[in-house]
Amino acid sequence: MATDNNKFQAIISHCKEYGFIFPSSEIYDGLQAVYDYGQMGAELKKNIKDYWWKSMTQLQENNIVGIDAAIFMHPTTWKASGHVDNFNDPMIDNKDSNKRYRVDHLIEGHAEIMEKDGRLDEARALLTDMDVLLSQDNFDALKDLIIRYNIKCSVSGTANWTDIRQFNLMFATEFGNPSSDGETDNKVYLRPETAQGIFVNFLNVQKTGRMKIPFGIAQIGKAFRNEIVARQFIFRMREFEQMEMQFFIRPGTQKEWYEYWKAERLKWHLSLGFPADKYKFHDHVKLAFYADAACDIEFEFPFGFKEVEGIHSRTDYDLKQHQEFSRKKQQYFDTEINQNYIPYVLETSIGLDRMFLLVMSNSYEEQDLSTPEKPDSRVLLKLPPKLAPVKLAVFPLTKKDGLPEIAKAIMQDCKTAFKCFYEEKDAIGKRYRRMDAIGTPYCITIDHQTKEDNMVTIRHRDSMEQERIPIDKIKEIVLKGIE
RNA sequence: GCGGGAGUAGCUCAUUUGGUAGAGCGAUAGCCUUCCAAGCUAUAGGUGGCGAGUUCGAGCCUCGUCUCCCGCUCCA
Repeated sequence: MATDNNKFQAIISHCKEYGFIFPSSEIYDGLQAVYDYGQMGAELKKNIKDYWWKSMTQLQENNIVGIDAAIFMHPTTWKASGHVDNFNDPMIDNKDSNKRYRVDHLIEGHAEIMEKDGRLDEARALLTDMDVLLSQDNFDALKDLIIRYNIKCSVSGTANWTDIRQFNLMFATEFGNPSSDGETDNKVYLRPETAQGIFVNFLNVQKTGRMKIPFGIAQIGKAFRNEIVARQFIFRMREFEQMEMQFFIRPGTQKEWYEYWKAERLKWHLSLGFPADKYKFHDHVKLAFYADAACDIEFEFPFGFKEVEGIHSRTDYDLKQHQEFSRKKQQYFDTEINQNYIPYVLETSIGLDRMFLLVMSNSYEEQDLSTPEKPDSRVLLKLPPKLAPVKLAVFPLTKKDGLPEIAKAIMQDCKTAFKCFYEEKDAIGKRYRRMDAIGTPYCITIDHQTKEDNMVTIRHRDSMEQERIPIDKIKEIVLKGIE
């Protein structure tokens, strides 16, 4: 595995130094695994969002529309989705090995061993007891159960256990005014995924948009998970942003759509110009309860191949659950086959912050430009031009002789079309290097000759090549370059 | 949550055994007017992550705490 810790450190420093990413509330020492996007980072992130949004909802061959659902959702949503049950795992630590187990996994593992020894009745009794106690959240009794059956840690071989603790991966908060008797249910969760906002709006969108299956609903938004450990810079944060699309299809067609979206999504990544050998699919062997096929698109980050996007065949699990819990039919009448059914769902879900880190990892480069005469180097962010925070920098060669006036006129003309940056201080080479560090694809320089021939120098970021072009061609050339 | 490493200016780092902090780069203003960084002058910027303790005296020793990186773990 090609890990490059130095490069990762350099990227983190670069993000801070050039205003891409800051630790959250840094003057108070920061908050673990929470980050703010700075003036450059916010632009880059927005450009990633826009590119995804546009390619999913506008340039698609398929019929996909976007929504923006609230972060707060009715608490029953999370019972229906399975998050209340499955994101609430009681855990226990072994004090000798410091290994942590999910209580149910630990006990089930022990039951399996007992079954292999032929003690079927005992194993069954253990599992029955466990289920009862789990449903009661009776942690003391569960620990007694572990002690009574003398369940040991496979690493240390001891039964020296901590108390059982609940790790809830969903953040909860108070909703509205607490009622007078205090304890009643005014608890709501911050959504741990954006998908449910789409599922509960399935019929709203289908009916008001007169959508015909197959069709998709896309959404970009924040989600929150109280991870036990969150680390690796912005790779795993407690507050993060997802770009998701749920594609509603006829039951039985999920295999072909699964393959379709795998290919389609990889194509999207490669369309940004990133090397194919940095990507791979990782098929899930052990599937989640809602899925009948699932894979990750993994990218080779400086710390190894890691998931950036997931593609899941979610079957009709979610809509069926919502139909059951809400007692409202979540069905679609398919006029082509004259049948009523709950649609199957194909999900593509990409982490926006991970995509941001992917873009940074792939773009950050330290170049040695030394010649025999003098040592030289530059830090380059070779961002895909369409994602760059600043598209064009406008430099008067000097700040006298009427050059700034010409430069400012060019700024006025170009800034309506794309993000521009003006700078008249320091040597021209230094200004170029500063633009390299934030990934600006084009710089133009106005010199004395410009006053005579209306030509400027355009300088290309990656090649560092320069050419003379007429002023009235600037906008056209840059627009073409950032398509 | 366990173990290891780290935290000194915006960034990278230095400060011999404890005696109230320096450099390079960067930034700002000006000079120079130059088509690929590091020319000249001046200026700003640190209660040494935060809090306590030991000491006549703590960036340095002790404890606590916060944050970051690595390994384990976790991540339907």
